[in-house]
Amino acid sequence: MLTHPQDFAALQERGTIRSHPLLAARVMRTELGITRFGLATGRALGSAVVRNRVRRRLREAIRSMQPMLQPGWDVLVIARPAIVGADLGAIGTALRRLLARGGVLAEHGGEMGLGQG
RNA sequence: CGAGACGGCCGGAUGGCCGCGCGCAGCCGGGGGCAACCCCGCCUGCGUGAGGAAAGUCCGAGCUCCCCAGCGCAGGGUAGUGGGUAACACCCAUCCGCCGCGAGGCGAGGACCAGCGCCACAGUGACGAUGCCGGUGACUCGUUCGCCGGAGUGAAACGCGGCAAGCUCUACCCGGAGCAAGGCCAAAUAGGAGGGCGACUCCCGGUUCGCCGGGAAGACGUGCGCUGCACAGCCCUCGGGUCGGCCGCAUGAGCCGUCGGGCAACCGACGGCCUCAGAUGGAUGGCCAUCGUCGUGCCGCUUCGGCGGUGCGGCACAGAACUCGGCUUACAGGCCGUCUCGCUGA
RNA sequence: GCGCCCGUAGCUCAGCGGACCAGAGCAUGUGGCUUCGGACCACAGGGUCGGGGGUUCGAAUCCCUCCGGGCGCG
Repeated sequence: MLTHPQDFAALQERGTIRSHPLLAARVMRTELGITRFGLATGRALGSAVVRNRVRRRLREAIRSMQPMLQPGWDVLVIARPAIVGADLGAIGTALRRLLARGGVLAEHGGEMGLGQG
């Protein structure tokens, strides 16, 4: 998990934006050997209960696709209001599509990830 | 049986697999130390992990820092009376007023002969008004004055009324900020304070061993100026402080029981308990099974009140962030107790 | 964690205890004018004054409490 505000600021400035009706993501290549995630659940989503539920489902989705991740990425996952009613399956599908397009997932994105390093 | 009032309580249960925060224990790895040992990481096991409102942040406190000579003014708040409490705008009792057939409910309920202000419409007349009607008396006989009575209007009247959740007065209370408080450890860069150097070398003589006197060579980073000071520069030390980390940070006006005091709120004594989490981009989640419960479809039975089986869908309001005491608001469904009214039966 | 402001017609806003007080402009509708349209003129519809409770004879206005929206500070 991303913790420092500087990491979030760096993603805001230099991250590549991928979007989906349920989610948006900012993706950035790093020199670290691990892939880290940050979650953004704004107040527009709803009450604290709703925001916590969304965040837990996102964490569960990330956990389930842990083995397929490429190392060396920072990802900021931004929840959009339409995600509130979505179950874990729909969130997982959306997240997988975004990460594949960003090159973070091993299945699709291996070839374009190394070019810019 | 129906309708209702008040008080209290619960707010899904059990199990399986995967996962998360914290605590303890163990193993492994790394680092520090002479050592005892300490620190960090990983894994395993055990334990533990949201609420009655954790919410809104409307009051009151604890705690911490700042200011702290004392008092007053200003500003804010509270308001029958008595009690409870650490304190309160909370709670209890009671008086009064209003609402309800009742059980009960609601009430910021001090003072307008200290002052100022405001009283629409209606009404002859509305704030200290000559102006209405009737009766009666007086005389300088009038649109006069005095006395008695009066329906209607209106929240209020022929009366020096009403309103202070109008200004105000009275009594009492209130210093400011808030755990991002505050404390400790402590990079890089910049800046601050103090100290040292701020010329060096050589020769001779003296010495109380700190230096002093004379000479030579050479020439000051800058200014004055002449051999000292200031500044620049370099070095050392110190403290403040940012990133980051640690503490604060969970045993507390605590919970449960018995007895006693009190109408009660509550208080006291004794005994027992740690069951009440502790994150810091913020842990309690994902999938599933059975049961419970609510709604509904179908089938069967029925004494037409329902019962059994099966399928589907749902199970609220809501998420700790320094900690307590209250208030307010949200909430599927359910349980217990006391009481009131109505109908019926004995 | 603190502090402040706003909510009135579809929209932008007046109204600061009294029913000639619920209004103005824009917008909407109808009619007129015009060959038609625009502009203009006339008329009309439209509001639980964000919700609830209280004070008062009387509340959009005063007080309390919720709801929604916005802003600022650390």
